[in-house]
Amino acid sequence: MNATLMALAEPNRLRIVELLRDRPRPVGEIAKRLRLRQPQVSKHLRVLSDAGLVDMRPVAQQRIYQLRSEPFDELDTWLETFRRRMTDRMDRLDDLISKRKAKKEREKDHGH
Amino acid sequence: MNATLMALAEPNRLRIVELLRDRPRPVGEIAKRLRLRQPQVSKHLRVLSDAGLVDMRPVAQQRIYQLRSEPFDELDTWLETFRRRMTDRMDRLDDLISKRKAKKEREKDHGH
DNA sequence: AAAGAATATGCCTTGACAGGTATATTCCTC
DNA sequence: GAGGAATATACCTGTCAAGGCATATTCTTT
Repeated sequence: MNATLMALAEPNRLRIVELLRDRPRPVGEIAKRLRLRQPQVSKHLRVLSDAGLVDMRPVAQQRIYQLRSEPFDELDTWLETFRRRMTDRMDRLDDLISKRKAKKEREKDHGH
Repeated sequence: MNATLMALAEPNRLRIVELLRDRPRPVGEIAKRLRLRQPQVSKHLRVLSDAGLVDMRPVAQQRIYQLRSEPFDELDTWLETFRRRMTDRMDRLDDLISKRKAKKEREKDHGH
């Protein structure tokens, strides 16, 4: 999870991923489209690959990279764990504050 | 989007977010639970706040932090744009390769 | 086999950022 | 109003990662 996020957090890497979302592409094309130098693209793809975000298939001298779905599925699952709790978040905060105030009131009353 | 990912990519920040998923908490409690020093927690919360991931409400000297739902919703929406394309990704790659091979065959045949 | 295309990798430099520590700030309690 | 609790910020330091550039590697073509 953390690995996925770290890989996606780099701006150029995110651009690469979004480019690959449309279709698999060879390194050179990515570099050209994003106006990045080829070595940097290769390095970014390495990081993405290590994180399991992309796959590669050689075709002649070209290396065609494509997205893998698993990490995105995991990200999705992770996000789920937030969706539920999110709804009553504010209610709880109000609740928490009310309780603290009440506690203080009690203490105050007790003290006097 | 990128801001959200960058904020979440830092391991300790991710831990903080996951801790806040359960309920809003004051800084000190976060520090204690995660065994982090208070200043670092404040800094991380600053980053999370700048990225719009958390909200804050002062209660006496305490600052209670809570998650905001918007960034997570956006992340979710962003993920959607992947889900669809993901299915026929591999088909397309095969397709692409087949085409290239076919093209080469044609060229070869043409040359000879 | 020589030349060229496509890509990966190594080395270097620089900037950003996380942690550590001290200190400032704000509010509460007595 | 003095002391203490909770938090934010400033400053310093070390580390790591991204970009730049040169080069190695692999495959194709002629």
